[in-house]
Amino acid sequence: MRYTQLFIPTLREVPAEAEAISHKLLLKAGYIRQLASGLYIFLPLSWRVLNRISKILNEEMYAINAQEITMPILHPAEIWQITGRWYDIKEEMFRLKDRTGRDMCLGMTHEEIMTWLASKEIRSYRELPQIWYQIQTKLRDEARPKSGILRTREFIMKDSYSFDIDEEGLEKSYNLHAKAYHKIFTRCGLKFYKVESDPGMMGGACAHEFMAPSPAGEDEIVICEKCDYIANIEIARSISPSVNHPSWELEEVFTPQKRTVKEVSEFLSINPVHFIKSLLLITSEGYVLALLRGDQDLHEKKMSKIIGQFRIAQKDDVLSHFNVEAGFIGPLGYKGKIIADISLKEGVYIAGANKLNYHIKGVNPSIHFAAQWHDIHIAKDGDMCPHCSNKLKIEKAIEIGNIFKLGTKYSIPLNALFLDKKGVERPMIMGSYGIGLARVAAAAVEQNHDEDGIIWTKTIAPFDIEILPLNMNDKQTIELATALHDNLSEIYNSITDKNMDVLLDDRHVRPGVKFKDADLIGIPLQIIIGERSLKNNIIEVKRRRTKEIFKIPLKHLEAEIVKIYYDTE
RNA sequence: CGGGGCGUGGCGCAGUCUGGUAGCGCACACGGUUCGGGACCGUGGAGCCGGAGGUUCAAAUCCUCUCGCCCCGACCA
Repeated sequence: MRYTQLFIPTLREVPAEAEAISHKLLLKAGYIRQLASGLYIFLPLSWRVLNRISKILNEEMYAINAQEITMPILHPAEIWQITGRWYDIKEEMFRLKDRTGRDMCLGMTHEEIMTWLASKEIRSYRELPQIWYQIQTKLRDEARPKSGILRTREFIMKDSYSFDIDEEGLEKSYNLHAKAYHKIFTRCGLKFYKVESDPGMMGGACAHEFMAPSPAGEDEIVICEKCDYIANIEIARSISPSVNHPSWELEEVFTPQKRTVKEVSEFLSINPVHFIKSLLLITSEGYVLALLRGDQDLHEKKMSKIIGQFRIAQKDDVLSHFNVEAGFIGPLGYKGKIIADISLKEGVYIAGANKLNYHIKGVNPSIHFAAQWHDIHIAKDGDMCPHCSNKLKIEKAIEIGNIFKLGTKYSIPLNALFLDKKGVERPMIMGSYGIGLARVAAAAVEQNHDEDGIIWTKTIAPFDIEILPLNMNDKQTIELATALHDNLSEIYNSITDKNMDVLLDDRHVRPGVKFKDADLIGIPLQIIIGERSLKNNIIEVKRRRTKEIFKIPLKHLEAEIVKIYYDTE
């Protein structure tokens, strides 16, 4: 393909709105353009990348006997009403009416529709298991689209759905997907982790996310440095580092106007780990006093799994419930429900005295109050692994894929039933599995770039090789470049399972421009044809990632280039 | 939804505080010189200053409303 026949609008200066590296580079290198907030146009280069990712997805889905289909994006409301998600999901769903006034929505995911299909068509255990998937557009009215194509309102997703006769079958389908996902992301050249995650509103018992570590990521994952414990911070458990406890006797301490743990700890010159942080929570059933160690923060998701929906009490709520100003409340003498973090079970602490301007020293949780013990804190750097007690670290990551065990959450309401061997009607056991294509591409850019631009992995690069004829007025240069382009394009590339995709930069521009643009758009191998080296009967081959340059004699050019291509990382 | 920032040729910005009728760099077009890391010289085209209303002899500039975009947070099936 010739550069002059492709639309590659590279920029010298990046539009001011771009912040994330992948956003900046994809704009600058002419891969994407923004239409509106969270809506992006994929230009020829990025579309080629997405197609290569699709090809990998198709191959790996095929390998686990998944069947590609495609479903409408426009859905009738009734199906979503049956499962209740029409009501549970709020502004995030795009809704509209058709000309007859019928309620419709745009698909943000396809559990309902896939299950509907299964319910209509599958009757017998003999027809199961099935895995159906599609690569198709999803629409979500995101509260805050951000970071270029990392979080958009419209995005292309590979979503698959498994239907099994029992839990064992689901386990099998789930593991098949986990393995396929490993292969897919490995082939795409990504660094990634598979982490335990929160099933959220998808429901179901078990879920994992595939996370590509990157500072641009929105998620945080907790990783054990020793064992294989890895989890999303949304559900991660951790052990707070233990401390030596002083042998304080129970004693009131005057702490005038010192309310927060930070203020009191500075005032008394005592480390926050020796404090009990008391938070009053309000649920539909009444008040709950949550207790954390002074160095911890409340994990609201963990808490709401224990007590359901709640909000943190305001100052006047605290005053009316405790008769003490906020900042001085504590568990001592408290008659209501107390939920305390497990790390408080041992030791002696300072807590609010339930008396204005006083705290109380020497509180021993096992003696002085009764609580339910739970892990309700947010894991943080330096905490210990819940499995092996070694150090945990926290990393930011991009969620590039997820897998959910759904069970019967959708099959029961939508009547996706089958007859088992004994003729008994049973609900199908389902799983659902997603991969965001643009996120894979963006994560690849986030993880593979340098100051000059993008560095694509061979498997998903828009082209395999770019030829840079430096002097477009030199006959020998042009002839050689053209011949190379044509010959290389005839050669089979086993990495992409098709012929080499070769980009020939045939623009009449100065060499510097070609070098800059080639580095920017990031094709793995550059072939530089300049008069200077032609005089010595050589050309240069440059690896984009390492910037190594190989000087190749004109004889057997194609074979040498192909060899370097295969040896390129 | 809460907090912050920004809207001026295609892109990056100055001008706004202190009103006087729009400028710089890049890009673009043409001519010439150049040609191994985003060339140089010359000429030229291109902006009703996000929109609406108001104040004023006069508004990019002041006031009110509104729309859009970005960032932080909440949310995220």
